[in-house]
Amino acid sequence: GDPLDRHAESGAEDHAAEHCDEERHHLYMRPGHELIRSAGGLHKFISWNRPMLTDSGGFQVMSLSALRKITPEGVQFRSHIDGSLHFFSPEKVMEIQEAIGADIIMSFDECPPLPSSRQYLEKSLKLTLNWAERGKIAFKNHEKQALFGIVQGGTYEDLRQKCAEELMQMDFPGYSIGGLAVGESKEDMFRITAFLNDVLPQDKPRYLMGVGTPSDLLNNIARGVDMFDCVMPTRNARKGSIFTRHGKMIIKAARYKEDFRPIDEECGCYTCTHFSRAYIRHLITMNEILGMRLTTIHSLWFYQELMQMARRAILEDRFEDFLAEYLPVLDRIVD
RNA sequence: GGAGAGGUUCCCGAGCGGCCAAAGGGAACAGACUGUAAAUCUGUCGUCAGACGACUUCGGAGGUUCGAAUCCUCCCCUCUCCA
Repeated sequence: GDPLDRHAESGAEDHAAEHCDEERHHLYMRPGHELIRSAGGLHKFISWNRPMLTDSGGFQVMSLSALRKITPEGVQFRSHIDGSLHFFSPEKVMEIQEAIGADIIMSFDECPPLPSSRQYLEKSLKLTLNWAERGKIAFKNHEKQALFGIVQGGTYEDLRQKCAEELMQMDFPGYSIGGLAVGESKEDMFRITAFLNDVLPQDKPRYLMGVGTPSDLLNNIARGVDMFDCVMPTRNARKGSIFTRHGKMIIKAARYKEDFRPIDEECGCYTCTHFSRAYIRHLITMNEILGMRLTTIHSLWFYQELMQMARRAILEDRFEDFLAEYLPVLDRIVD
């Protein structure tokens, strides 16, 4: 008869099945970082043998603020995917990032949105410094991974300085500049990176978190920043905003409907060497996933190339000229 | 042939005497997006005018009314059910 009935008839079988369910349940519930650990780390898991960086979750605590509660001990966080509760402490975050095994990992910090009151920023700074220290103590895998400390302090130079100096006391192999591009003006952002340029050590990388547009990158390189990461090239590409050396191209625009040229005639990326603006526009407006992939391929290629050009310009001691050539163009909308 | 429902601005669809150039979607058009919840958000969307406003629209033609997308008459067309 019905397998369910049979199942109910035998107590022993019932018990065995329950045990099996438990195991399966355990497998389903295993956190993602355990999966990556069993795969032998992130590089092996995704077959990518180049440097990778993971974030600590501090930014999600801010951007998904409706779903969390911050205490000195850590952050209680509700999954936006299944609603389950998770508790992230600085120690837990280190454990997870060690399991994942990226080359560069981040301290657990609080990233206050701007504008925030000075009082709040001061309080938040204490938390971030305390969490940085706790993470540093908990972190063990120094040979294989570099743990960066994150400088907070909003738009206040004295808070930034205090934070940077205390982190430098803890001696991290690199320093992240966090809490920018979260609502402040560009002038404030540039003021803070310029200020930290003189505070942070010359011989260690400075990583500006969450920035930004092509012109933001160049402007911040000019202020001593070495590394960036941002959703900008990929998220905007997915929504049809494509960065090029001539400015931003909004590929959904009607003017590209019958434009059979590539996005950029001179670009060597897969997208530009194979497909027309008209076809990409068609894919994007039809919401075809291929359109998103093609625009993303181009934008990533463009960002890489822009950074390559910036490095070369610095090495050849003509960065000022390079800035003068590209800055006026990059923020335009290509017609 | 009989019974019923309906035709609204590019499409779907609400409105059922004045507050209606007409809700709400969609499409279209112009943008946004900064340590990543792909499929989200904002604005425009009859014509002319910078704005007040003016003008033309709710299948067609008449009519009632101070006033009609809304009520009446006839006509045209669609759909459902029964023969």
